[in-house]
Amino acid sequence: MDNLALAQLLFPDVADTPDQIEARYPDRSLPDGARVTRMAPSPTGFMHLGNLLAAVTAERLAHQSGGVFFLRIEDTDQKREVEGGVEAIISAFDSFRLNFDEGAGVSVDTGNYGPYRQRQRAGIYHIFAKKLVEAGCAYPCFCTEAELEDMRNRQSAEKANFGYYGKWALYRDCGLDVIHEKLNSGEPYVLRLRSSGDPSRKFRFTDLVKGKMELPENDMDIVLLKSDGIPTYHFAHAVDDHLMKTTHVVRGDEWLATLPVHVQLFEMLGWKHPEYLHIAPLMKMDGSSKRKLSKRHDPELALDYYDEQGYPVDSVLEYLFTILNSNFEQWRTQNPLSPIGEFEFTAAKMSASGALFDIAKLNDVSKNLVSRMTADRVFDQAADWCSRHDSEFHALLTLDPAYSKSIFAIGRGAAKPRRDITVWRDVRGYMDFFFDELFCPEYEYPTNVSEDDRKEIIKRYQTIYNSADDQSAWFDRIKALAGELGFAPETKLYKADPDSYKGHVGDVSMVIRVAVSGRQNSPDMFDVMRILGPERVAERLNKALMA
RNA sequence: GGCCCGUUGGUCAAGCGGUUAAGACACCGCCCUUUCACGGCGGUAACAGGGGUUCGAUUCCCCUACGGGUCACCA
Repeated sequence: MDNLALAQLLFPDVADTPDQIEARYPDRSLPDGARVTRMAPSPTGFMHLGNLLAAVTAERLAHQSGGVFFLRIEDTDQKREVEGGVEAIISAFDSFRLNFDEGAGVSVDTGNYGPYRQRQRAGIYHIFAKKLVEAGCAYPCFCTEAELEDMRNRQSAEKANFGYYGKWALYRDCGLDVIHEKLNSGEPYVLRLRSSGDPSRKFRFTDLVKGKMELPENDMDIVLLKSDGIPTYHFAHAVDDHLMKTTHVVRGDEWLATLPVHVQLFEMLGWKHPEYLHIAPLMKMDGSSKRKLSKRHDPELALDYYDEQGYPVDSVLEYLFTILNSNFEQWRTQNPLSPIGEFEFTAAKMSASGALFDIAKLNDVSKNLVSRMTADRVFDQAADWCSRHDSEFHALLTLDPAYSKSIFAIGRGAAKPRRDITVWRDVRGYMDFFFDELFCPEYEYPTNVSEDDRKEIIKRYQTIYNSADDQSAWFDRIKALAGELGFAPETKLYKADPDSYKGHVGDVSMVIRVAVSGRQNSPDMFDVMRILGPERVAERLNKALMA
């Protein structure tokens, strides 16, 4: 076989040499140890937690080392492409503050190692494909779907491994004349790798997450270029990550199975392969067994879900870090207020097995995070979320920002902040009673207080409430009232001798709380009443009495 | 089915030949408390199973079981 002639026959228009292309992609001049990573999604527009997990890993690896993090669009399969998909991807990553240094962008692509969309790189792949043909490492295959189907059936009957390899590879040793003839008659073909691998031979490989492993050599004559001349993932991966100088590839561990192919491709092209981090998928408990989170069944897989529910971006990120690096939580405990970027992320601390997605843990992380925010910050973020998801409440919330902020300030800022808000969606329910427009009390009073006592408490409290009191004077009045009405002014007194009292000051406080806020669960009553102001406190006490 | 990866409490996990097998979430109990929350104290709960190697295995090796992945002109 005259490989040079075949190459010329297959790629008559390829003029550039591999060397010329290589010259266009010089080494990046980066500091020692700098890592170049990328996110390389296909433009389906659907971004999920798994993508984010990989992206965060890649981003940290790059930016922690003074390297480069770029975005490449793997649009080699037109069927997967969704209108607006690229924009959706970019905006999703953007909202999680994953900043790309270069690559595909909304309006323009930036960077010197482009193009960053694979369809635009078709000519580049052809140059290296031609090189492989010249070296006898690739050949055209004219198999029809029916022929491939037939091959699989026979393999099935023979209990042979599926695939296009060895003796099953119909066009592997096809003569130049036949190729010429088929080409002339316009038969479509794919370009296949002529694999010299032998699966009975194993090679050692070290994945930065999975560790050491032994993999069989690849013997499949996999497709390099599809019949439309566009490369498959495997080929594009090798060419692009070589030219773009990617040092570390972060991807899902479903790629582990094809790793032998990739290693082989890099070898055949004469390149050093990048380091790999194959990360385990996120799992979910389904009944009594684990399974991978799925797009169809698990809304929480989609990144959109978190914005819809109102999870602060940082909460999701923090939670992801707890999964990614086992020492993150310890670090966070020691550095409660440090920006997450200061955490030293390491691949070595990543888990080799799939983590179960735990929404309860996410909620805890989120509660902690929100509780540490300043009132201003809570206001800003809650208002932003409401503007997109609850315009009615947004209008009330932002009508008087100082008022809203004073509500958020209750119990905040101290060493032990309150943890009432998990997601921005909670905010309305947390503070709606501060707005007369939304105040719809249910008046569920403590059951151990009689109706008469209850009315008496409210009536008398109306006369003694003084908005000028400080907190201790304010509470002293409630204690005194409790005593006058036969309730123990101190919890301890009641506990020591329950029979002598109708209840204790807590019950009296609860009546007042319910009367004023319309509910049993509310922040510190002194603060609530102070913020509502004497007129509205009076109004509410009245209303409670009438009810 | 072939190949690859994985398996420490309900969950995330530390551990990397000798530990009373950490910690966090969740759960339960008690205390504190004007509610809730917070906080404090305590508790339940784990090395998948079987063989080796070793003075000694959660840790190293093998087998089994279970879970996951992959076997496309999809990524």
